[in-house]
Amino acid sequence: MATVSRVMTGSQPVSADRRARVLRAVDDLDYVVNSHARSLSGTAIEMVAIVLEDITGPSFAAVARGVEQEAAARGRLSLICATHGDPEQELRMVDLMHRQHAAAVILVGAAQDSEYYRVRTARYARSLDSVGSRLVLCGRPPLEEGIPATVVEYDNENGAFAAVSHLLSAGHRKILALPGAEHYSTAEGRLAGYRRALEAHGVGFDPKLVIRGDYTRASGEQAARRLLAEHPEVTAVFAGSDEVALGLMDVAREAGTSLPDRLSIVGYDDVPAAGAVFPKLTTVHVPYEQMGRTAVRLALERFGAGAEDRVVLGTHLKVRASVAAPHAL
Amino acid sequence: MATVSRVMTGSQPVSADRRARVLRAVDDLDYVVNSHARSLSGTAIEMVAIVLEDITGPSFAAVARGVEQEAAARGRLSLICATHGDPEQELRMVDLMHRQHAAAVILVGAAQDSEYYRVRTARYARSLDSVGSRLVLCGRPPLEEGIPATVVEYDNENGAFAAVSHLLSAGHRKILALPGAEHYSTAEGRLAGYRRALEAHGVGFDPKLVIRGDYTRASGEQAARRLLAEHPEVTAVFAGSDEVALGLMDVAREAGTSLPDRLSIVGYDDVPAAGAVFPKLTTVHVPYEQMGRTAVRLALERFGAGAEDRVVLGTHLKVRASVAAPHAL
DNA sequence: TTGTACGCGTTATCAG
DNA sequence: CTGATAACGCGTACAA
Repeated sequence: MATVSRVMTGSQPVSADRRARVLRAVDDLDYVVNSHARSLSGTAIEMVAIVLEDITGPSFAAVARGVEQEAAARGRLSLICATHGDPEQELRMVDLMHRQHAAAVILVGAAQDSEYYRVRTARYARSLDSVGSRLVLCGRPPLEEGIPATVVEYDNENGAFAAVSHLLSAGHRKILALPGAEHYSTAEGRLAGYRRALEAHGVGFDPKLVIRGDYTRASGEQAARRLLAEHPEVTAVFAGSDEVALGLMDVAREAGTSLPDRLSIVGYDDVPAAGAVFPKLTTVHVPYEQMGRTAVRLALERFGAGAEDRVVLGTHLKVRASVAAPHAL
Repeated sequence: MATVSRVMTGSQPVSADRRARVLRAVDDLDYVVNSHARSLSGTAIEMVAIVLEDITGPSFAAVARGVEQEAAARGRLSLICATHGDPEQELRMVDLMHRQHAAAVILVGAAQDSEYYRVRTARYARSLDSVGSRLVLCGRPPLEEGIPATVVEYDNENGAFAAVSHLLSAGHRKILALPGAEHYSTAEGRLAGYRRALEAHGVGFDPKLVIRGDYTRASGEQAARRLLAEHPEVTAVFAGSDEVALGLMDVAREAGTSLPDRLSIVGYDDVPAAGAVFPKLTTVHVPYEQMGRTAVRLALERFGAGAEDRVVLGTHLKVRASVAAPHAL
């Protein structure tokens, strides 16, 4: 038995003769190592788990891809779990990963920052930590100092700043903002960038030009209808997500609005579809794939000397064709 | 120990008193069941593994989502592995799943049907079968009778037939076909549907109107350039994938072709982006998510009486706005 | 270089 | 209902 183990793992020298005999037996018997037994005995190829809302969301998929790549490069498997937006399900998943002794559990996607969120997430962090797993928050509100968790964020505010500055530089002054739902860290960051850009260009902030909603296409469609009905003065829109921008473009065009001449639009996320629509959507590029890779790297390398446990990745504007100078009214 | 096990699993009655004491200890000690040990001892919550080329492909993601949903509904975890198109990597992944004693290993995505493919895949099937795992082929060429594998396909040919018939009914006669690469089962099926539709409408088949390529956007762009340069007589295109259609639309529009007046287009797959472009793309809907769910269901229920091991799901045309009557030349 | 014996954490079995 | 004990399959000290 021990010799077989040594042949399979290559951990210790085995004579050529023995090795050959073992390999032949392995072949004859269709012998396969049992990963569970191996994990149990300590020499684990622990997996990396990623928990997200829905695999089909392009940004989630991009993060998942980064995670998968980096994990594979380090010889680990990736477990993907979808919560479909249910916090109960999230809890169950984290628990499941806990039992699996995952090396890292990566939580992806915006979350409402609340007392409840912080308490619940801190509990995840501590219980995972107690079995050697690392909790990674990807694009989520960070926890307080001292909680054993790694945070990978991106610069929501500066991305929004760049996007809105771009509109302002083109000459727009009445810019509708659709930053996303209240209390979400991403939405608040994007709104802050919007306000800061207005300020930097000496344009007053008008709360009436902020419409709340989520990041779905339906939300963009709804905003478009309000825009058409209530805000004839608006010449440009800063959308909190590409989905919102796409929904808005669709409804606006149906209503006969010519794009981008009559209405300029910038999105957020730079999903693949942004380059496929007409006009191609100018949007804020978020390095989702890199976030996934970074999450795995930080979680797995946290024993080195300068172990980082918080990273903020940069965002930048991807200029395409959905912004033009404002048309004289 | 035994009592703890009974409390945790609820497998046998335990007195209220004992149960309370166990639960308190569990809480005190942050005790978590070890899944690997549980698997080892026999009572396994075996996982379901899905092997695909790339998570960010919308159709792959849809299948993955179906798999994930159905697996979760049956209390099992999903393991996702990407091969990035490397057959070596695929082999490694299947092997890994084998070691994990996955309940099912689901291979997704088109593959070239060759002797090599059949031999390799049959080997997968048999070795997985020997440890009780089931190999499922999703949208891949089926193997011969007697190989222990489950096949979930969709009706490539009839989808193509419907799409091309739609173009013919609109009055088009010179229809360019971009069915996909040679020897791929999906591409051959789509091409067969194209030919059958022409025949049904009494239109001759012209091999010059078939351009080979893969299912990428770049391939669509390239085809568009050839179309513009070499085939002024063509009034409609049957694209083998939505990506191809999107690339084609993009280049055609850049060249000043008005869509759909001057050029009608139908795609294949019905990815989310198909509903977001302008004009909205008429395309063949493929039930990707349902394929994923079906794959899991068949793999896990194969012990019942009428155990199916081959299913062909239907496809249908999703009519949107990218087809118009041919413009007089 | 090879073989023996133990422990990893759980469940099933069997005796109480 | 409860507790002790034997698997499950592997890696690994330790002894040979």
